[in-house]
Amino acid sequence: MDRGFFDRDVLEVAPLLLNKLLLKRGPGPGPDLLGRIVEVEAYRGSDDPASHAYRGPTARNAVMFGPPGRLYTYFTYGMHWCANIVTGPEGTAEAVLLRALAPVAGLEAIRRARPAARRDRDLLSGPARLCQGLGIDGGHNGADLVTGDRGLQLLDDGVPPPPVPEVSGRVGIRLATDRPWRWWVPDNPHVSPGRPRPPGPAPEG
DNA sequence: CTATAGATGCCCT
DNA sequence: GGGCATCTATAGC
Repeated sequence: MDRGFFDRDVLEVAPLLLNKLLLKRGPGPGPDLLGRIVEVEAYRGSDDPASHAYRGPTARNAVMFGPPGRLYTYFTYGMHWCANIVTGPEGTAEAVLLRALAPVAGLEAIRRARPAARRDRDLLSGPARLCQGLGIDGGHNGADLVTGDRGLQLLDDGVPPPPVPEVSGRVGIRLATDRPWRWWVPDNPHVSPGRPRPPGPAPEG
C-alpha cells in the first residue's frame, strides 16, 4: 500500500482500513499468517483525552508522533499487547487500534498461538487476542507496514471497505466514551464482543 | 447469552 | 500508588 494512504486524518483512514489484510511473516520457518481487518478504533492524540499521546510525547508513545504507516504496539494490564497503525503527518499523534481480524491464512499456527480460544471466531476477535494469535509484541513497535521491514505488512487485495460500516463508541475506555470512533464490518462473526461503556461524564465525586 | 472477579506489570504522577 | 485502548474462567440464566 502507498504511504499516502495513511497520511490523512485518522477519522478518515480508520474506516477505510476495514477489509484490508495484515500479513505476518517469520521470523523463522513458520508459515505466513494473514488476517483481514474487521474492527478498528481511532485515537487522536491532540484533542482526545483517551489517547496515550494526549499529554504529549513520552518514551512509550514516541512512534505515534512519527511518520504514518508504522505500527505502534503497547503493553497493558500487565500481560497484553495491542497494536495500532499510525496515521497523519509526522509530528501529529494519531493511530488506529486494530480491534479484530478474521483469519485468512496460517490457521493452524494461529490456533496453536491461541490455546484458550475454543472457537475459530475467538482467535483474533480482540485487540490483545489478535496480537497473541499473530505473535505481535514490543519487538514490532515502529515496524513499517508499507515496506514490511520487520515481517509485518498491510495489503489491499481489492476487497473494498464496507460502504456503510457499523459505528459505536470506543470499548474499554473511561474518557471520551461519547465519540463514535469505533467501526466494524457489519454482520462479521469475528468482530470482538466488547461493548462500549454508556456515554456520560467521567466519574467524579 | 450476561455478569463478575482476578490476573499482572508498566507508565506516569 | 492509581489506573490501565484486556482476557479468561466461572457462575447463573
